Amino acid sequence: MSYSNHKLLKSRLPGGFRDFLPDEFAQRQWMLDTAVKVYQSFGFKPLQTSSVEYFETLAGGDETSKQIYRVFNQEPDLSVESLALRFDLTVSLARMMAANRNLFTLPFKRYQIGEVWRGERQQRGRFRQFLQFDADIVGTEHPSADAEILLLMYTTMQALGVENFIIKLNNRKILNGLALKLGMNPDEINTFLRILDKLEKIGWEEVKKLLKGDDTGLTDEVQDKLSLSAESINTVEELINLPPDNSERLDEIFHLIQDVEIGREGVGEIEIIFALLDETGVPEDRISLDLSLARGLDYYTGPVFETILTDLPSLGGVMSGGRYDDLVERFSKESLPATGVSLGVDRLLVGLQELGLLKAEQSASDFLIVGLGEEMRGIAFKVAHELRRRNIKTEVFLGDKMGMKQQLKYADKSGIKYAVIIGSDEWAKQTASVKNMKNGEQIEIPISKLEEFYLKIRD
RNA sequence: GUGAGUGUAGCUCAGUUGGCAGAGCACCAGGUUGUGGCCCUGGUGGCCGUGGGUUCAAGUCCCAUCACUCACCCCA
Repeated sequence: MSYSNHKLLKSRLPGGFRDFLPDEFAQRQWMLDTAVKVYQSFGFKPLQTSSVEYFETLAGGDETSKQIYRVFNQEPDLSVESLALRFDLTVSLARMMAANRNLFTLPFKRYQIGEVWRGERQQRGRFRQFLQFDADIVGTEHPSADAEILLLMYTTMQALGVENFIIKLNNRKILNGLALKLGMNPDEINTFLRILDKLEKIGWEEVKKLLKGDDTGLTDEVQDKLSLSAESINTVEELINLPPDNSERLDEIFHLIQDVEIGREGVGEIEIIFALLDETGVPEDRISLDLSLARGLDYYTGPVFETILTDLPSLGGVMSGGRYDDLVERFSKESLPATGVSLGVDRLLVGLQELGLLKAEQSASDFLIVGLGEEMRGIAFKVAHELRRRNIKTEVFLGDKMGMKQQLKYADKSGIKYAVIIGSDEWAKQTASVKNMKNGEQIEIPISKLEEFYLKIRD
């Protein structure tokens, strides 16, 4: 080794980026496998888009473009157009659909697994690189597509073994209708939505202050303030304090905003969604109409969804999405309505870990062929190769010393179930001493019977 | 970008009013030359995040800086 004099680098990783060691990776993989099965059962088709896009393709609203990671060459001057890493899978999907729309039968349903990047400060359950698992339906305005996405969300959470979750549902059209009714201009609407979204976190009294324009005593300079009339605030309050039952809520909302067309439309869509979900027997309390749900991404136009773990609400949404009917218009003159959802795999993984809902995934091998002594190394290779050809997970020891101690220790620490010990004695008899690493029991059997032995102990 | 907290062995962390750099776990060797875990004995491993200052003396006090973590914003 010629590295003895070099200065040691710290083995550090930038915040928000992570390594996955085998055990955790296996858990994450299990989540993906589980979700893939659900998505496929709905008929969603797999698809992948590029991780790198032109910056202008991704840059939409103010807030998101600040978080976009830029990609540079070694000589930035040479790259004429600026490139960036995608911050979600949805914008790329819209771009791709616009470019290839005649290749797809509409409505088109696709799923996609992919890493995305956002330049944010790391927090619990929040990373700078994380895995999203999306399902989207492109090419239909019908609320049945939104209902299907909600059903997919519910089914996925169930399949992942999550008991305590709520899917919040709202409709941007209802909120827009409300804003119109209250006489807000378009600039104020986004502020209104952001304030409303804080309801669960800071409570109605604080929200009221923000709507009124009072000082809140909240630490930061909270820039979101409106100056609504007392009457308007009363209307908002009525909409916030609705009965628990979804259909009663809808009725009340309808009464309050029936004179605004877009609001009526929004209520109608939610009615259709609930009617369809009702047919499936999804419990009513799982999918809850929540008018305070706004969601930030500026491309949502209709129904929006967010899944919360009720035992861990502070983690934020783990599977969220909504309808974005205008997004494809950024790339094409023809509009292409769409709706979809994104499973935050890494965030949900953190949540399930904290709640202790993940079982240890086993990736350990069945056999370690223990050849005793250097002269038995080749024998071990030979025996292992035969077993692997029969689909038995088999390892040989690859360390320096072929001693009993080293090899049993390796088997133990790696969780290997059986040590198949072959010393010169055994080899002469064409047998192996098979040791159960869990209870220490050991029996001697012919090498030719190893497969039979494996089949017997497999379950 | 804003606020708070934390940086000491590979990991988790102790370290008192400033006075020899510590523990547990992990790793290596031995107790056991054909038997892992448990136990016992010994060992490797550190510029105390970095730079400056105060002091006879700094892991400890002061200043700066960087990094990480949590929270805000926003979001999966």
